[in-house]
Amino acid sequence: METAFRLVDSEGVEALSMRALAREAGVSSAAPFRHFADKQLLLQAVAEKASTELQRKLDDASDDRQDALTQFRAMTVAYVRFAAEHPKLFQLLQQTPSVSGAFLGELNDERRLKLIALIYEGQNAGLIPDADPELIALSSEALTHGLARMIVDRHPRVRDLSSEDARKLALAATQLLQSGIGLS
Amino acid sequence: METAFRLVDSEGVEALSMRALAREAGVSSAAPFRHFADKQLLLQAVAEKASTELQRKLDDASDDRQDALTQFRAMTVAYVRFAAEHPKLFQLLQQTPSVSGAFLGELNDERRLKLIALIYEGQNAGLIPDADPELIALSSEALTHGLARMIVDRHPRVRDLSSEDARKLALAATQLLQSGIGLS
DNA sequence: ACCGACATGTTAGCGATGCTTACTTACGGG
DNA sequence: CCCGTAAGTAAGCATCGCTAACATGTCGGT
Repeated sequence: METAFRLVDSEGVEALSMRALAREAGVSSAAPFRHFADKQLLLQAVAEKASTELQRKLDDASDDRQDALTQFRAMTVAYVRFAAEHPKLFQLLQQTPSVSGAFLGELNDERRLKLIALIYEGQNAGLIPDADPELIALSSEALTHGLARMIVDRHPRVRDLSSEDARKLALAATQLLQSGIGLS
Repeated sequence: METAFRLVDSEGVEALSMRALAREAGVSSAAPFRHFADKQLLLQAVAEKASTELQRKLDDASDDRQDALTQFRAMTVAYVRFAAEHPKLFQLLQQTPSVSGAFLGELNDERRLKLIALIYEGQNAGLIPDADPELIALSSEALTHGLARMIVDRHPRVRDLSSEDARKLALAATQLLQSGIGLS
């Protein structure tokens, strides 16, 4: 299992075969099936581990002593950084429906609700235009997710970003969304 | 080849085997290798076809009689709609490095340059804050790409979108980016 | 009309893969 | 002590990507 996690992280999902995994772990080809009925279940387990790791980083970023906006920015940065540092795991995480569903659905609800609450607050204070708060939340998620995907998809302009560059970029982009690019 | 395109579009990349493809086309298992030396080359060809199709839709969206901003919005919408209508092809397109590199690199340069020119224009007119135009362009690409990926990754809040819903969402999100969500 | 080049297809087979079955262990609690 | 369970093994199945050797049809040139 740990072998699988390591292999996926370094080589990528498609490079992982049950037999190669068994060889790497020094056991016979059939041994892994004692622990996972299926290759899909193995990958799901790996994805779940990656998911909890990402979740932990997001929790670390969300420091309750900071104001909500700062927290949100920190979470955005953490999300993009994780993608930059563990692209293979991030990719697996997204393409594992059960995990990505649970992760983006349940777990992220918390984050989204916090964000929406913040948006309401901002609107009442007149700081935010009266657009649909759901839409605003979705858009900032899309921006964050898009940045992360552009990095793991090795989009020409953002490939091979250092973790520090990823931090800066995520920060700049979220600030930009908040201020708006201002086209009429 | 057309069989391959059809199968990938409907079933997805991982569901395609050379042998199944040959069966579907009514020929022997080895026949496809007369046309493509490699499975990867086959997928690359399919990805290229998908890429030109997307490119064509983007060109259609970019009507020179409209102003640049309208064109940019239309292209964003077309991009997201393509992802919503052909998620499997979109996915293949992204994960085929040569194609995605060429597509996002060379071909998209045109689009990006147009956008950057527009941003300069807006900044000179005082409509756009004096942020780095490259950053602004990158952010809007990220927003668009993120929206598209959230749809093909079946993110809970945007899954199974009709093409019309995708249009509305893309439009709303880009307008939002332009006006800014306005958080201090 | 013939012949050779070429595109296209065929059959058979290699090694690797995911996965199953039937069989050994090894160990820990009753 | 012994027996059930967890873990591993060996062997084999179907399928996969891919290769090699051979067949066939359709050309254009002579």
